[in-house]
Amino acid sequence: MKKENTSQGVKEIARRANVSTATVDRVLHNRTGVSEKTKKRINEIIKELDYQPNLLASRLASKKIISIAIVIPSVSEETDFWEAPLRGVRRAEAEIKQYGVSTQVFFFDLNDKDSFSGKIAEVLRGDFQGVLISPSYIEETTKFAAECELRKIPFVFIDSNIPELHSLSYIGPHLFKSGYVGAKLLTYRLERDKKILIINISKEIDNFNYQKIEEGFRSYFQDRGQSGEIVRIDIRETDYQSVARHLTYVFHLNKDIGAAFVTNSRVHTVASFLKNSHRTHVSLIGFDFISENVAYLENNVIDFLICHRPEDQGYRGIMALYQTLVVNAQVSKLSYMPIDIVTKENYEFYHN
Amino acid sequence: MKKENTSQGVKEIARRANVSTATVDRVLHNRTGVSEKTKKRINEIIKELDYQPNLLASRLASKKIISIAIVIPSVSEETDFWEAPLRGVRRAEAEIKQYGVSTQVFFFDLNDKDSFSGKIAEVLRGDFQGVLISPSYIEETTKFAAECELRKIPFVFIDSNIPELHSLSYIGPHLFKSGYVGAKLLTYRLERDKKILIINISKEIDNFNYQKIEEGFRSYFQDRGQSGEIVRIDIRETDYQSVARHLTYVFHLNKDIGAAFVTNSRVHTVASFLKNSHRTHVSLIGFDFISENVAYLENNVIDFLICHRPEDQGYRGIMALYQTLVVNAQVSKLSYMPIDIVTKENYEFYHN
DNA sequence: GCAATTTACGGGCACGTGCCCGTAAAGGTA
DNA sequence: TACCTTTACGGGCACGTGCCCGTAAATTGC
Repeated sequence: MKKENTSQGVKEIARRANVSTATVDRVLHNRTGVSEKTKKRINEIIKELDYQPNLLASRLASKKIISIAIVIPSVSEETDFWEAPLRGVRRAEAEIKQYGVSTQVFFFDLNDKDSFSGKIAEVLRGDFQGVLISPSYIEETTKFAAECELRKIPFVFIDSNIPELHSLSYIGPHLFKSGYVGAKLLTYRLERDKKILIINISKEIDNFNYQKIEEGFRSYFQDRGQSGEIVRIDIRETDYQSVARHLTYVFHLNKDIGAAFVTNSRVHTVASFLKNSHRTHVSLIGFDFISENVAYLENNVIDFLICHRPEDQGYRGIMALYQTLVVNAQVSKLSYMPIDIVTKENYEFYHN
Repeated sequence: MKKENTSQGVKEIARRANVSTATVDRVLHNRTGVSEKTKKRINEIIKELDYQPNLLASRLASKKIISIAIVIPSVSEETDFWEAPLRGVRRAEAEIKQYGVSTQVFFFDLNDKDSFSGKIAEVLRGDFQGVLISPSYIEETTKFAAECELRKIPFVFIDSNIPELHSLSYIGPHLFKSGYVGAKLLTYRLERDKKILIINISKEIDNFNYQKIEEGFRSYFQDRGQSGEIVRIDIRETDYQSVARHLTYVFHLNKDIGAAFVTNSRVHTVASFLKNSHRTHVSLIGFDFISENVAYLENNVIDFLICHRPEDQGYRGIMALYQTLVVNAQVSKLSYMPIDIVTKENYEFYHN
């Protein structure tokens, strides 16, 4: 019921080394003002005792506040996907606020590259010790990463990754495998000799993410030696009218499409089209647990949603920075999220 | 970069109330020795300031250690399922050890009611402020819960629930819906007019858990007006030989079984049987991400595993007790885990 | 009315760490 | 030698809370 009473921590080290706690403190934070000799002696004792600083006392005594910037897309009419990571960020924040961590969120417009540039510039102008960012634009992110590296500011990528940049960590899906799983699920309701349609709806052109998903998707069929015809279409406008126009055309050209795979969360737009054009026999699969999609899941228009625990991504992203900046612990560089399969039957229990 | 310098907390309350911090402290911990008048005055100020105690300082100053008992089945040769919740418990422990929380795990033998009774008696003999328990035996758990209530010790159920008892929280699956999802998945590969076999392998007789799963399973078919024949079998021995014997008999009687649904994690035993008897055309679904099952998932013998984030269950269980005992916060009484669908294609990313 | 007890409160140390400030000693410059 | 700078360290307060101990004041008993 009582804690053991052995004197602990810095004091004990100081006692053994015949120095004051201030000197030990200097060694621990490798500040100047300690002779090599005593420094070595103290370090040995630290190792010997396997000293772990008391975070409680440390954070209590310290007046430093650690600020983390979060750069993510704003919730748009098109998608409320980023609500979930934001919830995770808030949850993490509430947990570690006590330790003197504060966060500031910068929302950019996913359809506007300039707003992204603007926000990262704003972050760099501010005084942040860590950054959690969704690297939506490669070129801009690359510049940003270089600047962070220069200033020794750790940054974490969530939801999509740019492996070449030295992020502290990537937290998000394994895209290739997600596509692979999507293909597997598609085959369940797919009738023989029917065509498969891959739909990519996105304003961005350099979407290497979707490529990886598509590769995974196709590789499933290659692995099984199945080579039913796969049609693909890129749609560069995200509004319903444009999507419907393109799809009408594709379905006109290909009468025997049995299944459609949408490479991102805009599957609800396709679902809407399928429903309106009475094509609900087409098996439909897409990504992300957003309310519009869930509605069509409920309707049986969407068969499966593939999800990557967006809330957890936000939570883990902040926690990774916390581990690095406060606890001074290692974090794994690559943290792939589970590929969750959400259906009409289990969605009500899906957390986020 | 610096924390604001406004004097905070107990001191500020004391200053405003014209009393010492000790008196405020007495009110906060409603100890005796404060007149009604000042008590009221202080409470008003506390409310006004919306005072939140600083956990860091509180835990640092306090010498009290909070002990939590965990009562779960040991990992047996039959299943390593409980490894995962234990990992979650350990993870939570590591996180909150700093706050003076210690845990002690009591393993019982899932096939031995007496070992369960023995362990809960041991817990009651010890000095624990909270209990996380898998309520495997109803009668014994009921007695235990009564005793806990008497002593005002909060207890949390994980993995299975006994709703009548006043647990602080239940953390685990919604069994009915899990069965429902199982049925949905089973239909994907099921050919028309084939029979479905429900297999229940368990030594325990009063397994109301399995009943709920089976109800959910059957209700899926009822909802859809499908009434393909469903055969069920109870097997009271868990070793392979016994299971194989029973199954041989059932498959002999029913030549046209197209799918099998196992109501718990022993699906690997059935998988083994199906493989050995060259019946892998039978669609097979069961529960839990344990290594034996994953092996058969990899083999294509098991089609789907339904999982309930066992590691998370352990983690959340401890955290619920921590919230109650240390933070003094509310926790939700019912915390259903997601019904995760695990396949050959996505299992490698499943966290636990 | 006086001693004994109880009530109601304040003073102040402790928890382990961070960090400011002071200072003796060593070294450098004229 | 006198004065200044640098190095190497110790003293000690602060963070916000818990809680022991001491003590006036109020209450009780006779």
